Amino acid sequence: MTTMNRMQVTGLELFYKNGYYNTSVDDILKELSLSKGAFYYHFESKEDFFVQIIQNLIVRKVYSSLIEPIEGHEHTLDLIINCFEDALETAVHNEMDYGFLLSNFINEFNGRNPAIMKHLNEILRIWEVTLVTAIQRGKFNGHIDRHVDAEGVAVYLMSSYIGIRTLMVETSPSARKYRFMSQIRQYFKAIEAKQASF
Amino acid sequence: MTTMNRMQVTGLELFYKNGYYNTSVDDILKELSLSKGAFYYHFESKEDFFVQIIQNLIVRKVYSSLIEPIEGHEHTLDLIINCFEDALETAVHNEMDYGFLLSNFINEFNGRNPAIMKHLNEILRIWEVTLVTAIQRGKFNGHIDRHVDAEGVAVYLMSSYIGIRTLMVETSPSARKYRFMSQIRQYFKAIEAKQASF
DNA sequence: AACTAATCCGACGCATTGGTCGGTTTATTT
DNA sequence: AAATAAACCGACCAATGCGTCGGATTAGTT
Repeated sequence: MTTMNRMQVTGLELFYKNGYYNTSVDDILKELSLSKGAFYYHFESKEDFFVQIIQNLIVRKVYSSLIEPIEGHEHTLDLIINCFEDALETAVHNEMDYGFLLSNFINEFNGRNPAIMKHLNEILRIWEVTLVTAIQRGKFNGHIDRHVDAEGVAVYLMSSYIGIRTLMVETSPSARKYRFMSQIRQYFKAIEAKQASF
Repeated sequence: MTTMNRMQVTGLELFYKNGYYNTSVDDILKELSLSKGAFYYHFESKEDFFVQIIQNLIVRKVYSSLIEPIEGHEHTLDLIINCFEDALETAVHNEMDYGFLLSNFINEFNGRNPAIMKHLNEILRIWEVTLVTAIQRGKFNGHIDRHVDAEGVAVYLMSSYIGIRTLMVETSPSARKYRFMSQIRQYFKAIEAKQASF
């Protein structure tokens, strides 16, 4: 792994753990036993560094963990359930969860750094579009009630996911994950196609 | 209003806008045209200052906006809907929303300041207990299906609320609020008592 | 008026921040 | 082996962070 890569990986870890503004460049360099010179040889600034982390690490991980898993052609709601289940499971084990990471950074940069916010919002937008598309596909395939508002469901799913991750920090993450998944199944019952229920 | 109060109110505003670590004591003092001496006469430290803000401002506001509105004895789900509706409406108008504020600070202090986290988690806990109680009351009163898991519903409601607030920053808050409220009504359909539906 | 206590001022100390830069080491080419 | 470029070091800078402290102002008491 190149020095540049190591810096990004370690940088993301520390930014995730302590926040962007609360992590100094020196912190990252100390962790890697590198010097200021090495850092500013590879990156223009701390901000440039973070933007590259977004593009090289965060975007890709969001794709692999939240986008691609629901692009299949099976039963849409099952895809989403499994996707959330997997993502939350990594969260339970204290690993980095990129949906949460996203909302964390959005909170931190909101109103403070428009340039970075633009990147983060763009990722959120892609997530939203993917969900909307999946739900429309579900409606088309007859799995989801054709009266439901796809945009609304997407926003609702995203918000609940982001929220549960905040609630999973510190207080019984495993139990909360279980409860959350149960309730989201309840919700899905309300929006899936009523087939032969009367 | 006493100097101490003004400091807390302005402090909370700036902490809300820029985050705790990203707001210096000097920022607050500049806003109020006061000096370091005045600050450290009234407060021991920046952290002590924040703890007092939690106790004097945040706790009370959370009570009045998220706790008390759902302690009534009318139809539980209606109370919750109205409570969320009102809270999100203030959020749309860029006013301070104390549910969001809570999750914001939780994200910021998580893993960084256990002392403050304790206070914040305590408030969350009270919110959760209030919701659980309300839902159990709804089950008892026959408004909510008696098979539902009150804890689960509470966690789900909290998470979706916290999440939608994150999604409401920057991107069409009003539209997202509307969509969110619609979907939460859908969800409520899934958990309310089935009365004469067959 | 005289005294005391509460309130507030602002210069200062010390640590840390992001960032610069001249110079050294290491790798690659010729 | 010599020359060049890539990679890295670490002392340094200006700005800013929190917190201290001696003294000035103001309000309240007697």
